Amino acid sequence: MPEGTSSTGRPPSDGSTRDRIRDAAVLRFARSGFGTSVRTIAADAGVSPALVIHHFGSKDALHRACDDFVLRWIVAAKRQNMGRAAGGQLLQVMAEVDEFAPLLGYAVRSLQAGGEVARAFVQHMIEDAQVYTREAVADGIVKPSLDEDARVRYLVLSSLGTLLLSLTLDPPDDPEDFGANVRAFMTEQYLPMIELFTQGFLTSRRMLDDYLLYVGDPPSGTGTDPEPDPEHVPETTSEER
Amino acid sequence: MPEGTSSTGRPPSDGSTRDRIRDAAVLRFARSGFGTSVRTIAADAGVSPALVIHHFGSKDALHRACDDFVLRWIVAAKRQNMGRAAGGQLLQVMAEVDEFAPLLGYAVRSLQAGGEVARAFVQHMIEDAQVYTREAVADGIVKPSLDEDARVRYLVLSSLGTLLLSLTLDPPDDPEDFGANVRAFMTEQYLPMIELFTQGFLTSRRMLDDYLLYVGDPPSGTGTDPEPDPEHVPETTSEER
DNA sequence: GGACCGGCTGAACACTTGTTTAGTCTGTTG
DNA sequence: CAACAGACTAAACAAGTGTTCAGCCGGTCC
Repeated sequence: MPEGTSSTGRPPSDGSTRDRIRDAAVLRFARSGFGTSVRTIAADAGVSPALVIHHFGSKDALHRACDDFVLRWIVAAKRQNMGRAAGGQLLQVMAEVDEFAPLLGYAVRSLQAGGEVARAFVQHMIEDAQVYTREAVADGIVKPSLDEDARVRYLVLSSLGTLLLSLTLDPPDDPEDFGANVRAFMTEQYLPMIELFTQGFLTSRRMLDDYLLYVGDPPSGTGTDPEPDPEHVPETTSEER
Repeated sequence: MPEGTSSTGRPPSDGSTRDRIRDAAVLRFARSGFGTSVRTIAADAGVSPALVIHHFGSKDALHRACDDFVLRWIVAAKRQNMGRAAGGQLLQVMAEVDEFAPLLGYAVRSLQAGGEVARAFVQHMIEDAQVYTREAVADGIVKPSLDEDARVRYLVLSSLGTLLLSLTLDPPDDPEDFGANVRAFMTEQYLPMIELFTQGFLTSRRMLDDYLLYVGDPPSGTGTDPEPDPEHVPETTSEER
């Protein structure tokens, strides 16, 4: 490895004071949210509040600089962990690496606040899930969908949203330890999730077909058996492909 | 109807200034979040900031009073709309009634901020979904689950979380109009959701059974066929019960 | 009538926020 | 060496926050 940094994809920081401030800000924002005062960040960086403004112009500009940095970090991290991530598990994999804690903390805070980083983050997760799903459908592991893009988007929004909500509903003792928190979340929600993914929820195609009829789409989908059949289709059959 | 209020279950307000302040606070909190200043609320209520503190003691106490009020409102509204809500659709039903807008706005803000109201709100939605799911399973509309409680909790967290995240990712033009926002959300996410509910996502029981084995639970569940069978169970069969 | 009391207010207080200003130090450049 | 430039700071500023204080006003009680 040429740089001191390992395989986390973290953009390099020369030792410059400016970078030290930015790093401290990213850490603080991740830890305490974007409401953190300039004075706190300055203290973290061992520097006067005035210098923060001197280097970045304003707090908003500092925020933007942090966003930029984290964004670059995200794309690099994704590239680095392309092969390693066992398909759609991008988040779980990253949660296990301590070096990613600030990145994920910052991402979570952004997801709660909205904004560009949030959108970019879910976009990356969507793209990741897209290639995984495509492969899995081709391999016969995952059923095809009537609208692959919509499904992937829904699945990402759903898993991230569930995690986020469950984090704010009962905040963990140590919000820093992202790995532990994701693990705790999974032990709680994995069974119902995987069960839903395995057997679905409804016994008949009724609601789906009704909706397809309602939106004017002929219910001869790509995903499942072609004929809706009146009244109570026996089961979610699926000879895929 | 004995009171002036219709069937929204909203707790009555005598015309007292104290109640007027509380009402204004609930509205403003719902509209602009809990960061809203005492001065703004006072202005909304047509009153001096000092009077707000005079009546409630502090801003935090005012916040608590609003929480109490909204909480009482929620349980009353649920009671009122018991029969009307077509099963697990509690949120959609309420979103269509304008009078509930402040309640739902306040609930959303609380879900983003955490706290008691948030927990109580999802708890009520869980209980509502529980009775619906029980009936639906009995009627053969919904498949049984290995852990009904966990499933219901997951489903509620998932739908609320998805809605919340999608609201913060691209904030609607008019955050006030809860009905329109929920409708927009549904037209985007209903198809993938109902498809997942109908046919599931995975083609085999593999992952589910592996997990059941991993946690030491014998995979002879209530939900599906009793025998795991080595290698590739053909399909998500389900003669329930 | 006079005293009291609670609703109510304008003004101020104490504090925190982001930002500015004036100025010091350090190193580089002519 | 003088001069300039940029990193850096202490102190102050302006605005916003929640809260307090002294006092006014209108009604009720002795």
